Amino acid sequence: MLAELVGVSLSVEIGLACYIPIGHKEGQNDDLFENSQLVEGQLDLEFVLERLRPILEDDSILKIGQNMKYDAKVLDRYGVMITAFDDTMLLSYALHGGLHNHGMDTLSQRYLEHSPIAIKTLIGSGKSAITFDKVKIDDAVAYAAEDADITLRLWKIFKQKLHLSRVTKVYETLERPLVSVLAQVEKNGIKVDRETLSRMSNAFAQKMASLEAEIYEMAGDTFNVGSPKQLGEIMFDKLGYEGGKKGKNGAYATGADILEDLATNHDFPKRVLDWRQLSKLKSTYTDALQDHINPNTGRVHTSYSIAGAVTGRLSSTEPNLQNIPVRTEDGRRIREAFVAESGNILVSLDYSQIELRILAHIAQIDALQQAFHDGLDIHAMTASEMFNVPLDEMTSEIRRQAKAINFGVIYGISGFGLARNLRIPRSEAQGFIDRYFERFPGIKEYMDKTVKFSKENNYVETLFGRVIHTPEINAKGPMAGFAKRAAINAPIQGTAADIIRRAMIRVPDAIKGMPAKMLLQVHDELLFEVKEEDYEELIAKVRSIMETASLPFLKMDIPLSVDAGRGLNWAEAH
DNA sequence: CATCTCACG
DNA sequence: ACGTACGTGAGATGC
Repeated sequence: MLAELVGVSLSVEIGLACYIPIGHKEGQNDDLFENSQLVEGQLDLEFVLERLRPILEDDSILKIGQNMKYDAKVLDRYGVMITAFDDTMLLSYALHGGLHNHGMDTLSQRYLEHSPIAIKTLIGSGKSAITFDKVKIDDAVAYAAEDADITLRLWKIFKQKLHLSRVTKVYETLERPLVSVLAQVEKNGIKVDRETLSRMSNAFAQKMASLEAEIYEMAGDTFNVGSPKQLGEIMFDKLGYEGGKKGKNGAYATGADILEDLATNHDFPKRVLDWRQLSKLKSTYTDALQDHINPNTGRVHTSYSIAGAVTGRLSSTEPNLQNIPVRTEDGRRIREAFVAESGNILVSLDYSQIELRILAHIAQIDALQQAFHDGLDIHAMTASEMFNVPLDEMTSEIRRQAKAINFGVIYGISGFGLARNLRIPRSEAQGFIDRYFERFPGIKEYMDKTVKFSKENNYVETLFGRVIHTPEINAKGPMAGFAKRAAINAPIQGTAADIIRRAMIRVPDAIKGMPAKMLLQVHDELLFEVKEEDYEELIAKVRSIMETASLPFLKMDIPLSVDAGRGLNWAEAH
């Protein structure tokens, strides 16, 4: 959203590539003055754009790039709309889902056995790093032309592989069409009110200061509350709390679960927990978010990574807008700073229990499917089945335990994990799991079948055919359990990711002509901004798209259900 | 730069 | 006997 075009590299033939320098500068900048000027001998920006435009905008000419969303966004700011493209990053992701890195350097080493010139050698790193416009043109030529050459070479390899593969449809209907959709979402951004964040920041700082005073008083000493090392020494050495456990590097563990256990007998860890929560909210959200408000738009523009998560989910960076607090009251209030433009409101639509619905579909669990058809409270239903409690006698405690089991099942349940989550003895947790599998034998069959498939094929797949490789599945030793659970979880989480991708791809057409913008995706939620008077129409249209998003490729046995909310800010809309 | 911690689905 | 719930990103600490 802020980058300026410095140059363009192109290749139409392997081993032959060029670089067009446009915006290279020389001279030093200081804090107050822009003293640098354009280097001589470059081509004029307008001249280059107007000669490239007929190619970039011609949908009968295929353009190839690595991470085309980036190029599309930059070119869009110069009024050029790129069409008809392939993306080597997304080809790699479709072909080799489950692997962790689809960056160009990794791909070049993996498939071309060639280490490209590292960007670090041109711009340095850390605080002293320079921007690319200050790189000498000769160095830029070598780096950028190589970049174009490698991309073309990778494309030839991947395109061939894709035609021989089973993931052509995934690439063409789930990955590539998302590029322009997400580019638009990122460009839209969301309005964030700096004053609201600033006020909250000050309030958090005050509360933290008073907690610190209490903490020092109780400890009989001052120390850095934010240092787990120092905190552990205070609690377990100075104050003499029982049960301090040191990790491999000799430091006491002081995570929230440990502090919560200690808090039953002591006030000190309670104060530390409160301080930690405020510290997190302040540093990560109310302070850091302000630095991400774009000076030109007054909005925050996240960047989505299409090929970042192994399961097919998106991830969100700079800033991460997929982990804005919601679970605690103090945290949730941060969403009040995410506001609608005047005359508009925010609309949130989210899938209800999508992963459990997918599990019920994949594993063919009649009781679960019936419950979703009937619109029942699925956790209460599970609890009723497992503990033989009628629905009208259900207690929140029994329901809570059943809910934890339902989540556990999606994660590839283990006695240890469930015990830790519910804070019950492991034997009791194992008893719950045994009873659950007895009542829903289809779930156990699904899990065993999935692990077996993964071991035989070294991959698992989503209902859309997204392939998620599982290279660790046949490893022996302590990692075996991780790989099994990941293999069980991947088709469920991945199918949910596929479904919302399908929905997002259909949104632009559905809201065409409406005064509405898609602003955010948070895994099972889409957030929109729309003129006040049109919100009902928007909800109807988007809900319909989301609920039918699996069609025509996938006919679900159970309905997908979408909840909607609206308000002047994200806290109200959610 | 690794580690710990914690925010989300 | 050991050590684990699945998937992410970011800030602070401390080497």
